Amino acid sequence: MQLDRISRNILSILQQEARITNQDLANRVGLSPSSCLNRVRKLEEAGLIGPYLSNLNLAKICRSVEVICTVSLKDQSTDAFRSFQSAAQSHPEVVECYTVSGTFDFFLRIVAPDMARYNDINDMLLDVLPGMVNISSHVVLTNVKPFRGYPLDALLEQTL
Amino acid sequence: MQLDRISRNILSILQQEARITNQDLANRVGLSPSSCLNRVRKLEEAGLIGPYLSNLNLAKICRSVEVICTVSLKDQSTDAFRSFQSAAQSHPEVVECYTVSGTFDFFLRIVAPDMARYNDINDMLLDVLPGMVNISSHVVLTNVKPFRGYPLDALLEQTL
DNA sequence: TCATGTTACCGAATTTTCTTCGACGATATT
DNA sequence: AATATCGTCGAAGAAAATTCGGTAACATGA
Repeated sequence: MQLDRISRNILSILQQEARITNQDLANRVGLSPSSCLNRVRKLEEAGLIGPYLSNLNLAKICRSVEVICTVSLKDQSTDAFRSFQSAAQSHPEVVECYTVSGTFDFFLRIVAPDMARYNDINDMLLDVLPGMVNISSHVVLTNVKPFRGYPLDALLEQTL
Repeated sequence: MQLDRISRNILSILQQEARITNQDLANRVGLSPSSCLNRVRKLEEAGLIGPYLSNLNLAKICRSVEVICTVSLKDQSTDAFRSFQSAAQSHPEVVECYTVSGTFDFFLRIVAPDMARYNDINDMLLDVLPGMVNISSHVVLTNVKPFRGYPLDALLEQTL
């Protein structure tokens, strides 16, 4: 699937305004509503876009603690990786998990109602591979730049 | 603003299915469409929810490199923090930035078209406070658990 | 060159959804 | 008991989404 300027524009707008109406979107990209809807459908079916999420302002909803963790495994076997990954995936408080190259194996982002509960989660992650996991916790103080989509302009500038 | 069960339910559904129609949402939470719309409006006006974003599948759209960085400032003055923050905010390739407690000062997530361009961004960030910034780069290998919203059930269980 | 197939577009018609509005009931207050 | 407040419902009008031909542009191959 190749992306022309219009489809890139659709992706770019939709990624930042997921609840825009099809008509408004069509106007913005210069298509009729029906054509625009066709494109959006195809982009969705091709898996280029979706799911659609809303940002919640957690601070206004409840008390919570957000922690970013670096994780190193002493045993870097495939099995160890798999075990740790499925533990991360199965715990809803772990809201994000990456495997990375370099001095760490994983980055996690964890959200818990309070420190006591965070500690429980931390212990649980340590127990997945007893004695073989090294976790450093970093409490989030401020969210300087919340995620608001990828810079498609910068990423696609070569292929313009 | 206090949240009853219905409003929590709305937040929870909307955060994972931002493009759901008001009618469907009303059915799911057991309200009439008009009442449901009222609530959504109030939640938006109160700033509890929004903006609405779409996940893009970057891998299918273009080649790109994703890097998570840990950053330490040698000079931990307020001015140094401010300088680094505004540098992070002004560069679109820096898609996320947190300040944290512990052995690091910042976590960044950076997306660039290739390593050469990533290197440029890295250099730029180092030049903000010459000789006073320590950056460790960790190339993302896999996204084990992409962010799909906060675990409201776990966060609000006390207040049920 | 011409025919054919493909693709994507538009615009009209239909269906669905949104939005507003007035009325009703529950609850709390005076 | 009377009043006020809040949130609900349901109906009606407005807006949006969706479907469905019809058409133009382009590529392919005879």
